[in-house]
Amino acid sequence: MSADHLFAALASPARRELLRMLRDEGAQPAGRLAERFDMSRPSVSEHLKVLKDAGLVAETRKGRERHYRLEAAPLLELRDWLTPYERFWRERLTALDALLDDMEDDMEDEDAR
Amino acid sequence: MSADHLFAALASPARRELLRMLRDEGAQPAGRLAERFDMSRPSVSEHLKVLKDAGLVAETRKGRERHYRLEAAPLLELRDWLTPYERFWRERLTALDALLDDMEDDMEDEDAR
DNA sequence: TTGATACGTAGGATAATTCCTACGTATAGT
DNA sequence: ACTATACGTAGGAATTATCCTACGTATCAA
Repeated sequence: MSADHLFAALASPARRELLRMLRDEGAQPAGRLAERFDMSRPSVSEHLKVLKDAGLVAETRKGRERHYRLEAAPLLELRDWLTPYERFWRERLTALDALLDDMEDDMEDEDAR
Repeated sequence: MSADHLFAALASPARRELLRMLRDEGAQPAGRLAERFDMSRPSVSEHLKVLKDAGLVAETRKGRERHYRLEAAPLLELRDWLTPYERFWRERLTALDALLDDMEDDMEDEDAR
């Protein structure tokens, strides 16, 4: 629910790499993720926990293994967060944008340059 | 260029709020941003520095004031990062998943519009 | 039952983040 | 020149993040 957890979870390169693995290679047990990581297995477990708390990952227990799978739904929130910024990079491409920026920045010394 | 700085910059709620202010209210001097923040002015300056290092904000000196403006270009990188995950929530839109989602997730206005 | 396997959790060292209060610097106004 | 304003930076306290090694627990295989 809280966007804070989501952004915080994505702030770590290690956790983004874990997400990428799950995305490209499908659901996997924790150990398999860890063995290709330059990091101890318990640390990977910690990262997976953070991802789980952010709702980005879900686990399914299969015997003594725990399969982790990507849960992309929270990323919709990220996409929604991004939306109101879209007009800024679209406007950037027009000459009109510069004019509008100047008008809202300051109405006074337009000729100073 | 480094996505790490970008994600790290966005991890802080205070910095996201600053971005929102610059987006909704246009470029402003640092002090005006700070005075509506429940945070000391120097701390806001620090946050602005982090945003600047991430390329999300640019400053223009006007006399003794420094106007900060939103620089949305780096957010394109975030959008690109998001792209390969899109198919995952698209797959979830099959009839069965949509039903399950509605039951477990929320009664929100996803479909209400 | 015994031993190995697949994990998570505890505890701790170190580093990074986040906030503050001083203080320094440059500009503006008088 | 002198004071006020708008900032950033220094330095430090408190918190949180990030990694590790040890250890505990559940499952599987014999």
